[in-house]
Amino acid sequence: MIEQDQAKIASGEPREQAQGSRDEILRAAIRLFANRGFHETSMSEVAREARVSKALIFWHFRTKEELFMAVLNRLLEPYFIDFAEESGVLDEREQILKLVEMYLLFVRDHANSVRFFLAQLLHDEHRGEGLGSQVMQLYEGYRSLLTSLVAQAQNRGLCARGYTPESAAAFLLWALNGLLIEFLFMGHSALDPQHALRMVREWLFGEAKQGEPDGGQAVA
Amino acid sequence: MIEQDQAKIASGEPREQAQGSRDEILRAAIRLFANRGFHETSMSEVAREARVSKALIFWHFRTKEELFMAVLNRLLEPYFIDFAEESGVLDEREQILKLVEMYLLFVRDHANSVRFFLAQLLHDEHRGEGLGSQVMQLYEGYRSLLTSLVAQAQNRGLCARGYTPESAAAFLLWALNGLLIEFLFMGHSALDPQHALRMVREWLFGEAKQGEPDGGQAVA
DNA sequence: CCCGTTATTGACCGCATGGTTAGCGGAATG
DNA sequence: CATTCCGCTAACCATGCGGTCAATAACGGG
Repeated sequence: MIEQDQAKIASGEPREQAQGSRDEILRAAIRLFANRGFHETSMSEVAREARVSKALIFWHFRTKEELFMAVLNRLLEPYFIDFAEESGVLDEREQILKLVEMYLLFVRDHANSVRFFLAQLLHDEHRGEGLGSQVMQLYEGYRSLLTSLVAQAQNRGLCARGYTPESAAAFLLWALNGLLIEFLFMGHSALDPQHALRMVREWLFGEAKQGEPDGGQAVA
Repeated sequence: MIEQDQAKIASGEPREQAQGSRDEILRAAIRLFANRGFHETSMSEVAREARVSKALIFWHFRTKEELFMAVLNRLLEPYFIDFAEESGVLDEREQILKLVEMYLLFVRDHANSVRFFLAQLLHDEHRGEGLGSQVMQLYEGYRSLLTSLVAQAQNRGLCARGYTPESAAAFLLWALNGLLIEFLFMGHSALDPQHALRMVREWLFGEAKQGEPDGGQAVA
């Protein structure tokens, strides 16, 4: 997004060789930033990890912050999942479950970046700015998608109407995020998506627990 | 917990004056650590914020880590809420709701410390050690309390038996933590405990939404 | 009033950090 | 073959860090 620095503007195309090292640096930086944070990672470390001289980093990126921004942008890429595809053939129930599963699988497979973003969002005054707004946008998109799916499902009688779609989606997101932080902090229960999905099915669609005779939501 | 340093051992009681400055330092450190993190906060900053010389800090606390630990211990104090009192007169249903409400109120009223702990737990290699184990212990205590309460409530027929107590408690905790991070990151919806409590009532105890004729968990 | 202990400070040290600079090898281009 | 500019590096620099130390102010007990 804020890529292409001095190389291009000086009328000369960057050679292939340069892109290689730039990439190496970025990857090293990602690795280090991701599990040590910004301030705890030194440029010398990045240089060592990328097997490159420190000066080269400053040739590619003017400052440490610029490198950091580049890392952020690259890390953010896989977050823009295109959900629309393959969702056409499923009914709302399946779509919701799929959406939930994607969330969980993503968290499980990108634990490091997620941890990184969380840390960043946490104690940075820059919230509402750059990174914060991007993540937030992503998050709100997910929420609204979920909300509308629940609304449709309710209209078709696929799921309980006890909650407004907004409440249901919010509740679902709480559960997902709670699961997320439990996973990040305790590694605990390894974030079994199947178990979580089963609970969602039970809760939202009232499906009885398998092997349990007691019908779902009986109340004394 | 690991208080009383060199002052005492040299046969002389610490004077009142010293406790004053020590406290000032601790408070400044809390403020800075809390919204800047450990590595990003320098001892000079702490000194300036506490209006005290840097050397004095090193007289009270041998190292930066020791100051940090002192901060942690002080921050952790309010976390040890004595829940036992006033829980005797309530039935399990009320106890569960009370527990949930306490969690939410605590998060709302100590947002800064919570944010601090979260950040600390996130990218610190010290997990499993000092801070991490303390917080985790607290967390597990809360979970087991919740679990046993749900079990009792189920035995007395106060709430649905669709889930095992463990699952129900876990799900509840997910929701709470999800609510927590939504609160921390988006400030969003200002963490209204009443709304959350209503959802818990509905979910766990099957209470119908007020003003809505549709009986709770109807499924098509 | 003096003395010992406590409380506090300014000046300082070694070190690692983010960042700079001068220059070098080598691929293009003429 | 000479020039030019890109990709890259070793050595360097200023700054700020965590931490130390010697000196001294303040207090309390004899």
